[in-house]
Amino acid sequence: MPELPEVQTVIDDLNKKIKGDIVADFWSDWPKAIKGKSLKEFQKEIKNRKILNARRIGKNIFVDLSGKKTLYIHLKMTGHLLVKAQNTNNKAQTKHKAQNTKSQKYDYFSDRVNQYIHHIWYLADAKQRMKSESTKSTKNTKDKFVDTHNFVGSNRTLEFSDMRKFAKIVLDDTEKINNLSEIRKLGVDAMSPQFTLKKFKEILKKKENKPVGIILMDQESIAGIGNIYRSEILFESNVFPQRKIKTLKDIEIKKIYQNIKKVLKKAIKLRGTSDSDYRDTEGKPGGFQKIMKVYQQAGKKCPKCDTIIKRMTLGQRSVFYCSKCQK
DNA sequence: AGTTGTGTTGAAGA
DNA sequence: ATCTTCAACACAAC
Repeated sequence: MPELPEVQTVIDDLNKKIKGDIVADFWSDWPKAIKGKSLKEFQKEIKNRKILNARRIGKNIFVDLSGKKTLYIHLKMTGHLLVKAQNTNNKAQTKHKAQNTKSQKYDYFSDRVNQYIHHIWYLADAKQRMKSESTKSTKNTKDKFVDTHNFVGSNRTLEFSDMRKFAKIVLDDTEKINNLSEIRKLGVDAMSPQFTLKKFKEILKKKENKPVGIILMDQESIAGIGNIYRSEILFESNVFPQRKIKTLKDIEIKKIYQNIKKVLKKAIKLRGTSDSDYRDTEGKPGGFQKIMKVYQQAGKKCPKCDTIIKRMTLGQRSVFYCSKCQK
């Protein structure tokens, strides 16, 4: 499940790997994910745009493009982005390669979770593209027979694996993307400097009668925390998830605030959690699941006191806790 | 083999 | 308004 740390990892990877690239083409077998326009319109509008920068608010990804356009992506539950060198999108080819490299470097792209590719951006770095354009202009009879996905100069792909096909892709003017209702509604990003203890207290003041476990996940209050990290944050804070905001002592609020920052920071450092489907742009799992203390640990012993970790439903979602440590 | 749980978000229903 | 439920979808686990 991509939450803030997973999305941050993706953003960092994108800025490192595809910044400056030019979108040469786009392919999709699930155009339903593209909101607001047809596949054809989307393709036409994104072609030849340069990738300027990737940024995020909460779990929302924004890729700023030349010509004041922005590609807005939400990974939802099982979405993740892969950056591949050259044209390795052929599944059979990838599988074949994996079989022959058993003892060599492990090919993460061939993992099952990375096989649900529904959208592909064909990228060319600026230099490569200029070369291909000049060859094209002279004459290139080969071009006719070349599949549009294997156009001259393609040296990288950005591929979107999304098993459950919940993800969302929007392309529009940067201004319009920034003003989408779902973006404007977002609360302060949990890792931004603007999310201070003072700000946290202001947010809580408006939600006095709600359980703290709900507020942490509410994207319109604080953006970025999902089901994994809410459990971990509350465990670290020794606070029971159902506690109503108004019953929280000042010191508990402070503790929760500090643990939001601490847990997310640690998770970013470990490149996120790969409890199930999430992978980074290399197709590689993150590391936070190795140090998870309560999430998905029902039936196991609490790392602090050996009491059995329990699971309950809060806000239609599972939350995990230690009944002895969390009050 | 059919049912259930999974979690993000938006939309529909109350 | 504000709350709850469901739907989008695929798959693993029972």
